[in-house]
Amino acid sequence: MSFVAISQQNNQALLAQLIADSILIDPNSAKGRLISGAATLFKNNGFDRTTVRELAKAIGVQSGSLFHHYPNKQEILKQVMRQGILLTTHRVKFALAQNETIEEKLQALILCEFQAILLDTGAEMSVLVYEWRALNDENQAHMLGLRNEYEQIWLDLLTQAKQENIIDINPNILRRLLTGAISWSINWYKTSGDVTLEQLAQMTLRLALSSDK
Amino acid sequence: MSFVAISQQNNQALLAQLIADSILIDPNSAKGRLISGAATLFKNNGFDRTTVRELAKAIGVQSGSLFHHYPNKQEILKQVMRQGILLTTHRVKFALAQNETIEEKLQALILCEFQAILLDTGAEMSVLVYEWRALNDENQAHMLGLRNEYEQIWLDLLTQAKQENIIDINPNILRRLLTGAISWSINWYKTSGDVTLEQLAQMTLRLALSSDK
Amino acid sequence: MSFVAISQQNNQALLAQLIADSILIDPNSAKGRLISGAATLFKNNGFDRTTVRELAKAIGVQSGSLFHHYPNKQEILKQVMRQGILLTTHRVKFALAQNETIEEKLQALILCEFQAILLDTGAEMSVLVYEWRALNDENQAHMLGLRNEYEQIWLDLLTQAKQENIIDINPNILRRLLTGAISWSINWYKTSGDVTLEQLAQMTLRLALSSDK
Amino acid sequence: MSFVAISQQNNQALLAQLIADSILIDPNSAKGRLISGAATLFKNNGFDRTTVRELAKAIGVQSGSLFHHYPNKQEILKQVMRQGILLTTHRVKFALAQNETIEEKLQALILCEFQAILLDTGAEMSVLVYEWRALNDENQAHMLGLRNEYEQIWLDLLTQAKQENIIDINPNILRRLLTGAISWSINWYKTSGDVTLEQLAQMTLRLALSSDK
DNA sequence: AATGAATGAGCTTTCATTCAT
DNA sequence: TATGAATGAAAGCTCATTCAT
Repeated sequence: MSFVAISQQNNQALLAQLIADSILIDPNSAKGRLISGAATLFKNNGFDRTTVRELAKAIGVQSGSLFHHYPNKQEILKQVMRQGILLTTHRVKFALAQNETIEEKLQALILCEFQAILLDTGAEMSVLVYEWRALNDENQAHMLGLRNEYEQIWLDLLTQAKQENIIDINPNILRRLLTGAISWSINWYKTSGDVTLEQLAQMTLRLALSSDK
Repeated sequence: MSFVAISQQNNQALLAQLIADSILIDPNSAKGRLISGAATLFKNNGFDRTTVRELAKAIGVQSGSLFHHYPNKQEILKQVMRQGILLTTHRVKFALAQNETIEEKLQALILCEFQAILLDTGAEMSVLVYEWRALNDENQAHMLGLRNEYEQIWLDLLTQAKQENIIDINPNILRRLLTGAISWSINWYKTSGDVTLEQLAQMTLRLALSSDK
Repeated sequence: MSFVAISQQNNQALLAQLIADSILIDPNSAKGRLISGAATLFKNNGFDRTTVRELAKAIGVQSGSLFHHYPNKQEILKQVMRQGILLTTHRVKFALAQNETIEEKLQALILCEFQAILLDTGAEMSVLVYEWRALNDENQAHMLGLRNEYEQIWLDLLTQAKQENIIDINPNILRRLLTGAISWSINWYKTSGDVTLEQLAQMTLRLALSSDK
Repeated sequence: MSFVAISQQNNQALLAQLIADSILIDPNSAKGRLISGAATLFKNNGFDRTTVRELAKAIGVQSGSLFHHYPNKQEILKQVMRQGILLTTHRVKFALAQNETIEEKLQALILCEFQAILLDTGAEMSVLVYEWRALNDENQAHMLGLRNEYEQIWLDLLTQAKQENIIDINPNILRRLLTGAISWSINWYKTSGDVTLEQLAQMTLRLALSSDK
């Protein structure tokens, strides 16, 4: 057998399940549309440069109405990030379960992260990465917990890969280099270009693998 | 011969020359101290969350005085970035001239970029990377010119490297992956840790090189 | 015979009569509970600092529901005050009818006013005194009519007392001094303390009486 | 000798001294005019119903300028009250020093309090009395300290008066009745009427004195 | 009657910028 | 050059009120 990506079908089912379990906010609800609109604006203009009036206009309500759903702008930022990291974590766990060898699992992880930042949750993940300093201390602590859970998945796999000589360099450092390499794609990758995400993931995988593989 | 880094001595001489040629602002002048203080604050707190009063306080003047040096806050942001990219570009050119083989030049380039983001110009470069959206359109265009000049150096070298099979993958894509990997180091690398910048650069180089090298 | 206060029994009967005659709102009805809760909140936090949401919460409904009973917040304020002044006026009339001599009537009046501000209608009366400026002009005019009716009772009695040399000073001025002295008790008198309302009323009476009595 | 009130001349000198000692804010400074204007508006309309825009307009500046002098609206309220209580305390001390017998001192105290609430500091004292609940907890604690100092002057004198049978009733209770009687004058006394403040003070004194005096 | 999402005017406060000194 | 009081537009947020359900 060989590398298996998450099918569109499975992706949808996973999303539906997470909404049903109240882990994610339904993107069709008022709250969900707010979060989704906020993610896009925060990504494009930055959290501070996005006013609540712009936010309200973008989703077609009055500015006061936002505060009916969330007590303040900061909470909206937090929820945007939460949505991003939670969905990504669940997708990654699902993808790992679908693959067998360490190399295939690594490829799955890389692809998932590219997808997370470049496809539907892209805005949320971008905000998570680039607006971190806009979070207040309390919310940073909260999000750090969720991020650590996600990072642990990576570190466990990379540590295993190192033991089996699939990768050369220190897992911690490799993970950090990959984090940067992948998340930066938000600044240049165009879905309409001539490189598919699968190809991009494979190239990135090749960088990570031992030279004597 | 083998890889040569820029010596402390040469670095200082280069800096002095650039100041003498009015390419860079003298960091000991009032303007220079302002830019340097602004870079640190913008890096730590973000451009929008830094007030001109904080800026003024950090360099020991009253807020009104800033506007005798720069017409507005946006111009200060621009100059911070300008300082960062100009110095980095000149250091890279200097480093390339000091090395002979393509592999050594590539190592020099990677090291220079890590140094740029992690050592003395770190604040400026960090601002360049993370506060790009805070630039207005006109200034983005201006800075893009300077960035392109710098990027061309990378692309020229990577293109050559590809022709000689020193690297495997598309130079454009490789450059982008490396940009992310290196710039992200600002978020985790500690100078006081047990990995030197030289080691970090070498690890990164190894990722980039062809697996059959 | 000597001074007679209103008995608990008579007080209850009077209240029941006033409700039956639709002069007062039944405190057990929805409207009545609203007014009573509002009085307490307005007294403790002030009219402006009390939100309709707090008001609604205090009586266990949603904020929108308040407006089925009263058209706006201002009207609630007016009704709170109305309840207070109406009940006090009727109690005073009743108390006067129960006493014979001018001095006893005066004592009854003073005690009634202390009771009005310190016992069950205390919140309403306190609001009447301290939130007067929160009334709009129209409602001030309305309430002034009710207040004047009440004040006339005082002035009639004090005028008589002056003619009979029971008091020394100008009835108008004395009434004003007494109004302040009595209403201020809301800020310090504790029912649990060692001075009863009857004692307090008697002390106040002694202040008012001619020094040669 | 007999009762001596504070002369206009002494009053001015005292005020000048307090400003020179930085105990009071100079009413001719920007800060002073702000406080004075705020006192009037807070008295007439209430703290909550006075907007900072109104406040700014009343003293002829833009709303933002207020925050150049005071960090927030609450601080303005505090300073208004502070001005009132500090000046009153100093005036009372001065007046006591000018009189000899207890009865004269008592008269001086009563007159001072009427003056404080009805003349130039009237607005500040009125705010102190009627906007107490608008103070936040921290500021209430601060003001309580200043109020207690003032109240102690009253209690000391009344205690002495009681020992010498100049007054009949418990000093604490008498003080409270007088506080109410005097402060209520803000709601009815007209300087243009036919009762002078001196007469009003004397009438009030007579109420307070023992009936066998 | 009751709900609660939505409104939108208006609030306090912030802050880059100006300018008389 | 430097100051710092003043500006005024715009920010985040509040809240009485409305109204479809």
